[in-house]
Amino acid sequence: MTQSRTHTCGELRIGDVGKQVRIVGWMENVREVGVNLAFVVVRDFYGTTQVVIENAEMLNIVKQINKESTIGVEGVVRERASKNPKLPTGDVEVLPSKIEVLGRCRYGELPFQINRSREADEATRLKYRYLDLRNPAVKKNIILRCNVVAALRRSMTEHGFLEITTPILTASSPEGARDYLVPARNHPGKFYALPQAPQQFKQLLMTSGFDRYFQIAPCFRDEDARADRSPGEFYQLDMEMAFASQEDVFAVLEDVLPPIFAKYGTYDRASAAPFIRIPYAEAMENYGSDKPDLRIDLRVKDATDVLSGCGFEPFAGNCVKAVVVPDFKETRKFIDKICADVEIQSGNKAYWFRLDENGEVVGGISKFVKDIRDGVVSALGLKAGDFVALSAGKKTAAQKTAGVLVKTLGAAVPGHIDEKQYAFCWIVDFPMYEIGDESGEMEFCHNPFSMPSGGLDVLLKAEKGEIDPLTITADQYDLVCNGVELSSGAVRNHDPEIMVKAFELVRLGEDDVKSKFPAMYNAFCYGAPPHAGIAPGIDRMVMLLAGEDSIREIIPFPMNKTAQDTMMGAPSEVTEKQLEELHIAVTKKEE
RNA sequence: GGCCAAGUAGUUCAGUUGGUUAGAACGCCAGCCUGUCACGCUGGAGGUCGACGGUUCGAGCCCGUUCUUGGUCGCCA
Repeated sequence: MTQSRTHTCGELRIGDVGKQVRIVGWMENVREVGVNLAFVVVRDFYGTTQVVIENAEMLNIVKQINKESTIGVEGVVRERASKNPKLPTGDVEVLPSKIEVLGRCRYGELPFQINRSREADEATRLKYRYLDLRNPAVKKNIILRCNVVAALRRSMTEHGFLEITTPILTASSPEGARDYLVPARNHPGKFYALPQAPQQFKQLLMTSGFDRYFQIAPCFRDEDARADRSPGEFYQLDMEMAFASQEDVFAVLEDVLPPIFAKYGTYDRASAAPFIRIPYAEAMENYGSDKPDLRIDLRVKDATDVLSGCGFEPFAGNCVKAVVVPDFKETRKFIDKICADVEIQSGNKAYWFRLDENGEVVGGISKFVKDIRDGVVSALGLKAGDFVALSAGKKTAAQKTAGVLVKTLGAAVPGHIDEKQYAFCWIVDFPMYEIGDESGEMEFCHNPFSMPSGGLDVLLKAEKGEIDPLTITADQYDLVCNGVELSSGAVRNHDPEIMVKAFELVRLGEDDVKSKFPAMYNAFCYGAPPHAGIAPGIDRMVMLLAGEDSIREIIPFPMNKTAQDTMMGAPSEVTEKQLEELHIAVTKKEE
């Protein structure tokens, strides 16, 4: 018995008529249309081919096995009596002389119908992911992912980058997300950590003289999931360049990404270089977000001066932001739905009023706006028929809620989004420091690896009180596409002196730098090149390209929201012997 | 950890004001059908209405608790 084939299920054409062939695959469907006349659909990775059955012997073989069994079919290719123009193989069929059962499907009823698996409950799909993936509509996202990764590798290599793998078992890093820890058998009480990113290794490679590094890098973070954030693990196109500036990094990605997006994306339009640069503060002020969707034409306006004192309780003493939608024709029900959605997404309430066709203030909080109508109209530049959505709170909260309003209204109100494109932008000039919510003290805003803009001088001025440290920006940047944060990067702080100074401003010092990042600090003391890098998220990129809303659709074997793999049963209990070897005490739960 | 939503046949869903034996489509099984391709036609099997408790003469439906799943806020240097 041979398991191989002469042709795949996707390749037979009219020109193959008369050939003796063998095809193999899954028995997708059997259509019995008469006495001893049936059509069997055989599916493999490449497509489907019809097998026609015209005698009782062959029909018996087929009827004795369930759909989704694997079979091998030997026979002759024949032109179909009735062709199907919808199928690439629709002109031909195979008339079998032999049908072999290769792998029997033991179940007549499957957890879901393969070709409709996307409609099934997600928990069921994940438990039977190997069946879910048989669905060509599910499989195609994984194929897309492979193609995109291959294209990225090719392009990065062509740009002179070397792919270097870095350790998976490494040291726990004190900053950032929760680590996944791995107990060290030979070192009781000590742990490896899975890397949250190869950040320190790639910077060490720079100090070793590798000029351009990249890696399709697995990253592990023990944080809660979101629709666009897989729990546990994800992949980044991690890259770093020596003797490079922010613009050098931008130039590489502006060259690498648009062709790949145009080729593999759902839309064939992608921003051309250079991408628009938007300072962080400006993005928050005008888009209410540090990841604006530039396809939407709505903007945030400040309404604090005209509305905070209007007598509406939630506005009193607060920052008020407005999003104006001109020529608004939607219903009250529509508005209520928008406000409810925004509240769910942002955690803050949204308010509204509108100008009717005569320019009168009506609806929502109009009671409080009526008396100051003219001031509001001129401050926001309103016209009759305009709809005004509002948010209020502390500055950041009001901005963020307004940002959700922009996104929600842009998506829901016709004519405000030019959807079929990939609109990239760089968000630049992120603040270096912020006042921490919990501590109330100054902390690093993002990460301590970034170079403060202006270097040591700026830090010294802040230390002397000549400038407010909160106004210091970092040479740090995000790459954003269609409202999705694809990537964070920075020009790194490669100078031990500036590093120590940056730490001193948040009440830390040289000892802290040394103890937190010993390898990097030491390495930088031996002469480090100025360097910069970035790490676009592979999963999110593929998600954008596939036009999917859930990140799980583009991961071969995703975990569920609570970071469980129900198919493999992970996480799982282990034996007491294993735990003893790892020096982990077993505590029985008391009932 | 907080908030919101969902949980009814193998799957996707409907189920009216609380009232007889909980329905449909797809799938599954059987029969019929000689060119189907989402084949068609006839019939059939299939239900602890997530779980527990309560209200009631009576609960899929009302109330409480809880579990699971998804979304979201926190979190994600």
